[in-house]
This record gives sequence, structure tokens and C-alpha cells, in this order.
Amino acid sequence: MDWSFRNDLPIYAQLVERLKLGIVTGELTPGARLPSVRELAAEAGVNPNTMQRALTELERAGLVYAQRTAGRFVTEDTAVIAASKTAMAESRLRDFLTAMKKLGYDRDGIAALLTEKKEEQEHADTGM
Amino acid sequence: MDWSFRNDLPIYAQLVERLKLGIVTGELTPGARLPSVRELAAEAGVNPNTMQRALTELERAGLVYAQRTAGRFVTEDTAVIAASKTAMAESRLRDFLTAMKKLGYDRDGIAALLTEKKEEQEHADTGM
Amino acid sequence: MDWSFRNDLPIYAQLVERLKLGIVTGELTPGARLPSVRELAAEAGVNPNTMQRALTELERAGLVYAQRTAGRFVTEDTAVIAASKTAMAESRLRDFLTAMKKLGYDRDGIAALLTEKKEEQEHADTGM
Amino acid sequence: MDWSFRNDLPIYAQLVERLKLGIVTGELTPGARLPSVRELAAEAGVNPNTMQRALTELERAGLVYAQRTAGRFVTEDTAVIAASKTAMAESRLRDFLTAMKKLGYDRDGIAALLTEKKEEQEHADTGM
DNA sequence: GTGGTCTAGACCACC
DNA sequence: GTGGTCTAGACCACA
Repeated sequence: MDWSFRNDLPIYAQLVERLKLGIVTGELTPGARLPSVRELAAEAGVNPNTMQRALTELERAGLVYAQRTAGRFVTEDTAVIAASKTAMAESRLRDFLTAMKKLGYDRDGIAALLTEKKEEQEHADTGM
Repeated sequence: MDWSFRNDLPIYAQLVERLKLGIVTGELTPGARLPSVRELAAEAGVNPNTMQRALTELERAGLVYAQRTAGRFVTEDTAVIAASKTAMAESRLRDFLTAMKKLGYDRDGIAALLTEKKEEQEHADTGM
Repeated sequence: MDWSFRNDLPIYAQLVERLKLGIVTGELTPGARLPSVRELAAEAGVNPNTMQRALTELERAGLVYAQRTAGRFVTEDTAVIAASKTAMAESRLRDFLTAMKKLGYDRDGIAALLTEKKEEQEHADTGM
Repeated sequence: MDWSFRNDLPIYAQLVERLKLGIVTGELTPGARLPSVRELAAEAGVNPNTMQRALTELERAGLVYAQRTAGRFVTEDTAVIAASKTAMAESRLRDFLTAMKKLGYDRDGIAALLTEKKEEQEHADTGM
């Protein structure tokens, strides 16, 4: 995992984002035991409390559960994970579309931009 | 103009965003005179200092210029406005694509989501 | 407000409980500004962080909202408050009924206990 | 017996609760021999130490007694069992009433809620 | 050793 | 002065 931080968002929120990503992409498999708070904190280079806060947030979202003294585990409920993933994607998509619409782009304009970007990318790919 | 504020961004930043939007969408036409800081602040229901900061930001971006005593005006340089608009759009697009890619969506997946969304929208439109 | 704490529940949770109670009972009126985190913390005799955690919880529940630098306010949405109140009552009721049922009491048994308690109470009242 | 655990109470306390319930409801008859700690622990899926602690608690409460090598037995003193049962019920009742009173419900309000709940239940029963 | 809680104290952007 | 974030370090019950 890369534990680099931007400065446009609180660290704990970025930790949440990062861990969520790890779960929905399968990097952290359902049922897997997470390292202890202290270990994760050390790995990420943050205070244990900060990491704790992030994990508490994940617990609230149902992506992780804590067991008294055994540690924390990724939920086995793959439905929850899948729902979380699509929710994240839809949210991104919705935000993107409304922002673009506010800027005066309609669906065709957006589609044009996308294909344009795509071609750029392909040229860059072949060029590398 | 709607002057409602979210809680995830400083107010002055939201003011900048809102005014920028007004300019690039033509709601505020090139060369138009802006209301005074006091008036704008009153309209938006914010502290004049906060509005002031937003306008200063817009000046730095070259979208607005001040004339000693006459007030502030939207730039007449339509090229600057157009550039600002495409810059905003590209930035949105880039952020969106990288976020989706992190979530495991490739170009085809994104395209699928977009068309899906489009159909939803159309059904909603016809249904209303 | 009485800020006494039991030791069967984390302090922050008791703070949440106490403040929630204040809101649903109208002790804290809709739209009212709460004292600052620091003031509340001093009044309750806890660390500001602990009070902050409680208030964050209330915010998540929609009973309180924060405004950038102006302070925190009780929600004006009385529907949310009413819903919260009935939710609390129903939850208490449900817990009570299931617990009694597990103990082997049916509805009639519970009703009997209630009227018995009521009479006790009345005798105590007249006796005072 | 169902040995599922919540997360809001230490496991040993939940074990005590569960076993107490078994005794006061007669599921575990007076004088009956309990399985060994090891067996109980295995059945409940907990550490033997944890189950041991729960049983010790029950002994202190006088609901269970140990005989050197023969094992543990449910008390034959039905008076103790009955007293334990009413104590549990009264405690539940008292807690419930004070909580509801704090929420602003008087006896009539509580009675109303109860009958309301009762009707709901009956409709659900007949409806199934 | 694990998660959970709490304190103390600091820094920050914002208004 | 306000809310928000973060660190450091401590203590606790639990298993």
C-alpha cells in the first residue's frame, strides 16, 4: 500500500478512502484479518488514534468489524462490499456529471471530451 | 444566483467557485460591472471580508479586474474565460477518470455506466 | 444540566445521551446555539476532545449542525427531533419487551407488574 | 441454546446472562448437572477461561454450586431461583420506567405505547 | 497483545 | 474565538 497523503483532506479521511479502496478492489479479501491498529498506524506513519478513527469509520460503514481482543476483520458480506463499490462509483459519476452540466456541457459534449481523452491516451500509450 | 453553502469547503472557496461558474457560463457577461463587495456580501449572506477574499482570488485568476473607483468588472478577454472553462472541465475529467480507474473501472466500464445513466435519465424525463 | 457519569458506558456516549435528551425534551430548543465545545467541556468536566466526539455523533444523527466559525446549533427540523424521540422510546420499549419475554413474562404478566408498580408509586406519593 | 454474541458487552457477561436465563426459565432444571467447563466452552465457541469466569459468577450469585469432582449443578433452592427472576424483572422494569420518564412519557403515555404495540403485534400475528 | 477510551496540549483555517 | 484535526502518551478490560 502506498501511504502518501494529500493536503486537501484530513488524514483520517484519506485513510478511510485508502482502506475502502483496498477492500472494494479485493486487495483486502473478505474475512481477512487486518493488522492491529498500532501496526497499521506505524506502517502509514500516523498516530494510532488517527488510524483508529479511520477504522471506526469503516466499521460504521459495515466494511469491517472488530472482535473484542482478536483484531479487526474485513466483512465477509460480499454484498456490502459490492454495494459500497457501486455507491462510490455512482457518487463519483454523479458529481462529475453535475459539475460538467454546471459548466455548460451536455451529454454530447461530455462524450466528445471522453473520446478525445481516449485518443490522447492511446497515442501516449503507443508512444511509450 | 443561489448562495447556498456546503460544509466541506471554506465559504470563500465556494464563493470563488460560484462566481467563476457565473463567468464561464456567461451568466456574468464579459465587461459587466460587478455589484460592490458590500452588496455582493449582503446578497450572499456572508461577511464582506469573505467576499473580498473571493474577489481577490478571481482577480489573481485574471477573470475580474478592478478599476480604482469605478468598481470591479468581468474581464473582456474571452480567451481567458474560455481557457478557464476548459481548464476546469479537464481537471474534473482527469480527477473523475483516475478515481474510477482506482476503483477498477476501465474505459469500457465507465462507458457502460455512462450509457446506463443516460437511459435512466431519459426514462425519468419521459416519465415526468 | 446534571453532568454526573455512570461507569457502565463510555463518557462520550453518556454525553451523547444527555444532549440528545436535552434536545428531544425541548430543554435545548430548535435553532438554539450551543455553547462552544470548550465551554461545554468545562461545564461537564471532561476533556474538550471527549465533548467534541459526542457533538460529532449528534451531528451525524442530524440533531445538531455546525457552522464554520459561528458555533453549533440545534437542528430546526422538528420532524427529525420528533423522529429521534420516538425512535428512542420505541427502542427502549422493544428492548424491554424482548427482555421480559425472554424471562418468561407474557403481555398479561407485564401488565400486572406495571399496575403493581403503579400502586406502589401512588402509595409512596400519598405517604410523602 | 443460541450462543451468539453482541459487541456491546464482554463475552463473559453475556455468558452469565445467557446461563442465568436458562436457569430462571427452567431450561436448566434445578439440580441438573452442567456440562464441564471445557464442553460448555466448546459449545459456545469461547475460551475455557471465559466460560470459567461466567460460571464463577453464577456460583457467587448462588444459582450454581460446585461439587469437588462431580461437576457443577444448578441449585435446588427454587426460592433463590424465583428471587433471581423477579429481581431481574424488577430491574428491567425500573430501568425502563425511569428511561421513559426522562424522555417525557408519563404512565398514561407509556400505557398508550404498550397497547399500540400490542395491537401491532396482534395484526402481525393474524396476518401471518 | 488487542481494541477502546480519555486526557493534555498543540496547530490550523476561518471569520 | 470557533470548530476541526492531529499527536503523544496513558490506562483499562478483555482473552
